[in-house]
Amino acid sequence: MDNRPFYFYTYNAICQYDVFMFQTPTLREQKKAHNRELLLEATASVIATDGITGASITRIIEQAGLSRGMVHLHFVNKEALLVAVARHMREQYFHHINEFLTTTSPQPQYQLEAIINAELSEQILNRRSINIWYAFRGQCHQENAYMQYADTRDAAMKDKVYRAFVQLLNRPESRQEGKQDICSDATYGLLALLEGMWSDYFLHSDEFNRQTAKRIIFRQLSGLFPNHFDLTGAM
Amino acid sequence: MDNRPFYFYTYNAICQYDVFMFQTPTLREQKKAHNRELLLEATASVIATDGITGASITRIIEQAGLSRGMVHLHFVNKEALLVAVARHMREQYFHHINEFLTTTSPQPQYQLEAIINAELSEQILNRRSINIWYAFRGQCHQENAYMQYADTRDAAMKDKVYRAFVQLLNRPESRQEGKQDICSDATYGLLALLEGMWSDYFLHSDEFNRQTAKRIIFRQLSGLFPNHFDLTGAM
Amino acid sequence: MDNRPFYFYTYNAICQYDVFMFQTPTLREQKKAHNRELLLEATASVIATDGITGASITRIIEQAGLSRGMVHLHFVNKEALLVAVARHMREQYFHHINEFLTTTSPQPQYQLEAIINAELSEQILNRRSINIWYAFRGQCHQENAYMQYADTRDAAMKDKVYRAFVQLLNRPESRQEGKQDICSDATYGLLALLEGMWSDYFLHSDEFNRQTAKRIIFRQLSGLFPNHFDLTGAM
Amino acid sequence: MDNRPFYFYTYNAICQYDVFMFQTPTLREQKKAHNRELLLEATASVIATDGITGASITRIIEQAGLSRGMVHLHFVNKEALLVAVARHMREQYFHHINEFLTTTSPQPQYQLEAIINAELSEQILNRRSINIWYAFRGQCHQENAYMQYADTRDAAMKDKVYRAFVQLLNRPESRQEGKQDICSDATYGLLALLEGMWSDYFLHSDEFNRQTAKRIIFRQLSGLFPNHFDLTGAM
DNA sequence: GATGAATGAGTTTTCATTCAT
DNA sequence: GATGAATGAAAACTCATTCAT
Repeated sequence: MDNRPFYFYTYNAICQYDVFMFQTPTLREQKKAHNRELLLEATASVIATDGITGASITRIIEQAGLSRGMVHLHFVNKEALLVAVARHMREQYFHHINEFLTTTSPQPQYQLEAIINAELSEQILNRRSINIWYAFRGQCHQENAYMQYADTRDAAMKDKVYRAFVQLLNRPESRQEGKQDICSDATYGLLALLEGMWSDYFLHSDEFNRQTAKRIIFRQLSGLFPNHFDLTGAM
Repeated sequence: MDNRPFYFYTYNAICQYDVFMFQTPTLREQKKAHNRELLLEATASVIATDGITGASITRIIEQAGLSRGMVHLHFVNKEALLVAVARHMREQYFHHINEFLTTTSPQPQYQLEAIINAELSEQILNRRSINIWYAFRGQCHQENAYMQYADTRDAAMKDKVYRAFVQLLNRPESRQEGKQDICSDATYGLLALLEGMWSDYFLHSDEFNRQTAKRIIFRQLSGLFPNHFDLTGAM
Repeated sequence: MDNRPFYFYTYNAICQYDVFMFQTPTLREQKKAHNRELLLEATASVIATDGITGASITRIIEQAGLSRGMVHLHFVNKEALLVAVARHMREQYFHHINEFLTTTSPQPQYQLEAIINAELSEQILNRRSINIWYAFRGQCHQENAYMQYADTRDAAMKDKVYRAFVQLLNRPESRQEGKQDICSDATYGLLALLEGMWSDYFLHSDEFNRQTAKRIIFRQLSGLFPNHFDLTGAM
Repeated sequence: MDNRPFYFYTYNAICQYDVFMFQTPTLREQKKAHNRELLLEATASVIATDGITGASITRIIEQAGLSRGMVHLHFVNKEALLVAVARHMREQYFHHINEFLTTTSPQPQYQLEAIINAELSEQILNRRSINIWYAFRGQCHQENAYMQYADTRDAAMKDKVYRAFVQLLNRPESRQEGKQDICSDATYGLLALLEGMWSDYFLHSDEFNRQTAKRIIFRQLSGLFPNHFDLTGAM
């Protein structure tokens, strides 16, 4: 019934499974990845200028310079594309944060300052990004997929800030004192302040000043931890 | 089978033309105003649950129990309805703020506390309202009409808070010291914190606690103004 | 709070419920029903010439001379329109069958002949109708909505034919003899023959002859019931 | 970690160009023919479950486990593939019919019974096949290519049945008596009955019984040719 | 003032087909 | 010969808006 030689199957088995392990991405695969990237960036740009509502596929492909079917080739549908953009933005955000953290001295007060600097930096706090963040937040309702990407100051960030404050006070790292702990309050306070600065930038970007924003935050920090922060650091 | 009096049919015949001829102008106007109100509230509710994107006219009139043409009768178009809703929300917001302010002792620290209480109160900080605020903010791009209503912590509010801080320090009310003034920083800081609390409520309403939020804010205030605020006030 | 006079509500209650009982359909309602009908007929015609595959909304509205949105106004979506067409066709089919039955002498052999005449009549067996029936049958898979409308020789029809045969043989109407009963076999046989004639018409309408078809059926009937049917009746 | 011999990589490098250089022409051709067959069967299966409408290229290649371009490699386009499937089904049908005929005694009544048995057999009358036949018939409109394959009871079949009836009656084979001939009528009648049985199976496969179907047909045959058929043959 | 049938522009999505690899 | 990324025409559907009643 089947009298094909043995090596026929061997060849097929190899072709289908192992071979690709040893191959670098082909030119074709690179191109595909590039197109996907183009789509993500184009969508982000359209959202930034025209909002989620204005982000029609027509606008997106026009911006990307790609063909109509591309969206459904790389993403199942428009919704999935938008979710991918949200994730993309979040990845970029954390990438920038980490860049600031790793290029800064590891002492807690410097790490905290690095976070503040990062959040107020041109890389993170810019018209395009902030518009996109707020656009996605505006789409968050009833636990949809955006929710998990809309939050930048998430658990990991909170933990990082909290540990820094604990280290700063040279305290044993224990949360036994509960959430009423000054470190916990300082953490939530700082994150709330940063959030407020974003909001201020979003709504009044013409009046907004990064230096002033930093000073306002340092003013609060110096109130709580006068031995570790003072206004001169912010100016 | 049908023993309704003759004039009933007459009445119906009239109905087909214009029954409102027999209504007093007030009645007619009342009904109209009522319908307008229904439309505003229905739109707000739909935005709260389904977002701006989900707020189609079909959904809105379904929620309001009104007819399709109603929207264009009371508002020029859907856009105008949405802007009206934004304004409506803003009015309700300031109404609540003022309620808290006028029912509180006029001393500055109490007025500031009243603002904090108001911003964290069930009346202002609730799922429906916050969803709507963030929905509108998500639609703010390129100077459109929403922008002017999306900001709650606006110039008037800033002024109110600033004056309170000035009064608190018993300083002459002058901004000569410029924006580097501690009162100015405290003002921006407090508003940023309040903004951050809203954001925290929006993104993590299950973990959010009004009492804790207030304590966090008071912790910051007591750091800057130890003679005027302490944590006992927040607990 | 609500001080509108009593008759206000009375008026509303009347308007909303009772009034329409006494009104004949308005011109507007008539027009709407007419448009619905146009849509059904246009769809049927398009299916007849271009098949289900060719029945795009564009083709349908072009045929009906109506606007694009009409389909979704009268039917939720295209699928529902197609199902409505199937039901429509079925209704017309049974209407024609009944016309033949009621205008024919009630004796069983005449009623049976009436059914045969009806099934082979121009009203029922014509290019348009048959194409549509076969088109819908082609769409029947996995228990979808078409299934229930695709069958013309259904339970009611079977019962009608079966009763006629029973009456013909002057037998007590009982199915105790089970399905092996000659009347049951004759019923299924006749319906199968009719079905076969439709199929023959569908596939070879150029060669098909109604007279011949009738004779073929009568040939079979006269074999089973020589006392009640003979070939002269079919010629 | 990687101890595969050197020529393995060489082989891969070759793979990228044209591994088939090393395959014997027969092997290559076998594979091609196999893929073609896979495509035909996959398409048939998809049509059986999802109808012609559901038979998109995406579904077909998914079912066949082949690549997207395959369809246009083996067939000019999708339409041609569908026509090929229709022909394929028809070939299988006649193959089955002939199997029944050649394994049966050549006397006319047995040959006729063989046709009936074949048409009602599991090989020919099964969910998959019948769905496909009806799907193709549903696509027959305005003289398209399906038409010539959609008819199973075609001229050749008619001739075969007619000759059997003629032989049965021991008559000289002449059609001089025209279409009014009993043999002609019996032929059309039998084919119509078979058609009707298919239709019954298609629409009511749960109630359908092959044995009963055969009895119903034999009932009709015994009516026309009492000396050659009786019900005992069908039971 | 109120209604809701009708419109058609614009949206997302599907899909056969092409073609560089 | 085989692959699957890319294309864009055409499909179904949504929706704000209009307007006769």
